[in-house]
Amino acid sequence: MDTQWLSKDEEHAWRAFRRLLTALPARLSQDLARDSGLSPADYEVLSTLSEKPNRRWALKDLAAKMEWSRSRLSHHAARMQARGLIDKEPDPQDARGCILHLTDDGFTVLEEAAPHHLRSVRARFLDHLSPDELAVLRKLSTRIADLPD
Amino acid sequence: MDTQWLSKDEEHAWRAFRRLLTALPARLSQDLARDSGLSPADYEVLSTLSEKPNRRWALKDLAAKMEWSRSRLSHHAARMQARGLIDKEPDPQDARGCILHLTDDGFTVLEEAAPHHLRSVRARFLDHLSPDELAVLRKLSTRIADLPD
DNA sequence: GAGTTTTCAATGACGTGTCAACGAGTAGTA
DNA sequence: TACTACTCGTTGACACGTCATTGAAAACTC
Repeated sequence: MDTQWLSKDEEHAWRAFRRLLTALPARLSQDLARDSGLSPADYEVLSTLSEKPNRRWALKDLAAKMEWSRSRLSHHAARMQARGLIDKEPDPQDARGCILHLTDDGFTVLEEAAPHHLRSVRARFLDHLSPDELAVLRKLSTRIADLPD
Repeated sequence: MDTQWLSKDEEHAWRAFRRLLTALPARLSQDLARDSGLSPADYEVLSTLSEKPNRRWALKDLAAKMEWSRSRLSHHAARMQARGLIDKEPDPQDARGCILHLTDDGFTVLEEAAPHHLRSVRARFLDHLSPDELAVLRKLSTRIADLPD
């Protein structure tokens, strides 16, 4: 129905890629949950926070960096705070603002999760690509992701 | 944090591909919602149902075909039924079963959605790939999606 | 045929993401 | 200074997907 005006090649490629688009994130998510009790969203928040030397990031800046809505991050941060992975602090520069801070527990969880996650990304993805394929994929991904919304 | 044991090439490719993995489905979903008031899940159910000559499919078979859990499809079908897009009928072959049926309204919605969706897939994806890239992407997508879970 | 096991769809609880609305604080402007 | 406009994070309603459980019906086993 949705493919009647695609060429055979386009149709097959699009179908195959759609399968990848659903299967790969699902598998990585499963691995992450099983190995570390984290969701991909949890992992992204933890790892992005850990990039800052003081493990702190203003909510709005973290949201912008991750390309999340502030609402989404606010919801998610509340849940992660309840689990002790992060803290919230008032922003001294802006009374409206909110600083998110990676707790020691959160950092430990991340440290233990990272090597498993890396193995997972390799086993389910990177290990099955040739250097050429990796280069093509990177180029095309950048081009398409960089298109305007 | 999660990339310290990836080569530079792997890291860049993985980062770029991850952006694609989130950006592309989000854009297609936005287009679909704006143009037709459908979610990608709605669209998949409608278009898969429309493939059968009688527009009917047992819930368990449809779920298997789409690689959804029966629970997910049961929830989603209930919401789509409330909107008049599909019907539910008892299965004459199996009293436990349930047949999903694409209504005339649902078919009309799909018919009007399809060309918009196709344009969207082209504009946000296919139009920006060379035939070679498309071939590489298809091959690698199939290989990785076909890995065991 | 009776009893057990499996399969089917539905359901409720929960975590998640989006959207619109909100109150509070800041910035820009007259 | 006062007025306006914008930005900040939060909240509530809703759609969505997962998981575990349930009751009913089939399939299997003896």
